[in-house]
Amino acid sequence: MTTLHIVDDDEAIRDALGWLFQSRSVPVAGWASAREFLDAWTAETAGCLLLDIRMEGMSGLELFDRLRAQGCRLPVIFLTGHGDVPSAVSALKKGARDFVEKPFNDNDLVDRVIEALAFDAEQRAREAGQAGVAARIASLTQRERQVMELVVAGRLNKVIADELGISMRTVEVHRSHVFEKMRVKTAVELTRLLTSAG
Amino acid sequence: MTTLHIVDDDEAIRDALGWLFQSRSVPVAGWASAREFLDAWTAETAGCLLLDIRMEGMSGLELFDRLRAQGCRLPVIFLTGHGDVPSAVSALKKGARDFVEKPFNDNDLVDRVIEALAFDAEQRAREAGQAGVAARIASLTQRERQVMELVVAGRLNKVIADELGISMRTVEVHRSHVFEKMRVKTAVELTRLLTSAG
DNA sequence: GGGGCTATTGTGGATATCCGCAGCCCGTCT
DNA sequence: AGACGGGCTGCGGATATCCACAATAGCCCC
Repeated sequence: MTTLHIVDDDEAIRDALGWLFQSRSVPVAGWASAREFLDAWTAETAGCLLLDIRMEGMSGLELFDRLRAQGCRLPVIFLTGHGDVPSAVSALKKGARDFVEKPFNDNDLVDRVIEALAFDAEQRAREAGQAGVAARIASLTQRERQVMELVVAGRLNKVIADELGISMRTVEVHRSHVFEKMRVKTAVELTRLLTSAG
Repeated sequence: MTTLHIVDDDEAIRDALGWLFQSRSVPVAGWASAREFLDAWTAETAGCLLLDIRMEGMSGLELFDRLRAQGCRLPVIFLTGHGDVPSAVSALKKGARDFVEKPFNDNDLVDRVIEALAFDAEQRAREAGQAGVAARIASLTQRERQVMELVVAGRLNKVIADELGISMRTVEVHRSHVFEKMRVKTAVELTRLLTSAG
């Protein structure tokens, strides 16, 4: 679910933030340590992260680094009591979404969280489309993938046959299988599908 | 030229930074006020910007906003004596490249500037390619543009003829003109050209 | 009025693409 | 052994695309 995940080792703060966001209809989950969230997180975890920087054990910054290293793309908002400019700058340059100092303004923080949630939702919608394409690509045989690459590179069947050392007819067969599996009807559609998804 | 543009109303600082960067073989230009740079800047200005935040008259932040509003994409590094976290965060979120507090470490600053210069060079190379494509598109007639869009959308000539209410032969002629002017040989190449440039 | 650009259409032929029908080889799983 | 999937190939026909040659028409500019 699309949830605000609050990671802070201070229970009082988690509760206060929990109340704040629940009163604004933002679903909240609380985590008492970086480790806890790091272990619980999966690729399906949606929403955004509100991360205290200073915590017992693993710091918020370290959690952030580890999450990114594991491929987590969740938008992260740092929360800090005594933020220094260099760490804020470096966090943002590393891809954090925001950096907020305590004491914060309730409305301001809520706005930033809602922005981040919307961003995550959009990002997920984009990636969902790409994942569908990736699945179709995965269903291709190796030969079909080879042919597809050459088709998308703009080669004619004749040339493809030559490059792969097979007959034109075989290329046509693979090509048609590719179109079918990728659910397109022309090479142009295929190209759009692949270049938009990366 | 790819130059570091230093905007600071303190001549002593401009000089000091000038020496620092010239000693590292980084071409430097100094500007005594935001207004001066704002007036002198053109789309051809390459390199990066080192911007003091607190200045007489227009502040660095305001200059930044105005430049972006005018379409300037130069990477900007802010330099500030007493940076507060919120302004650093907001500058970065608005697209500034970096935010450095004085006193700064010489080597560190030089590194950041060199990074920014490299970024600008890459960005310019990308845009140069896109500009070439844009110029070719501009050389098309309206009809040719219409046909091109439908071709890139994956439509067959027959369908295009139908949608435009003209004969297939005419579509073929336009299509061939498009290929010629866009310097491609197949619809797939055209599609790649247009989807990569946006 | 003539020249140039754009848009339009036709004829006809060379290529390319799209497909169904058929058959062969090979490795895997049952 | 037999079934199945993947890869390879040939034949032939329906479509589509690519092009040279040829022509008509409106518009703008010199």
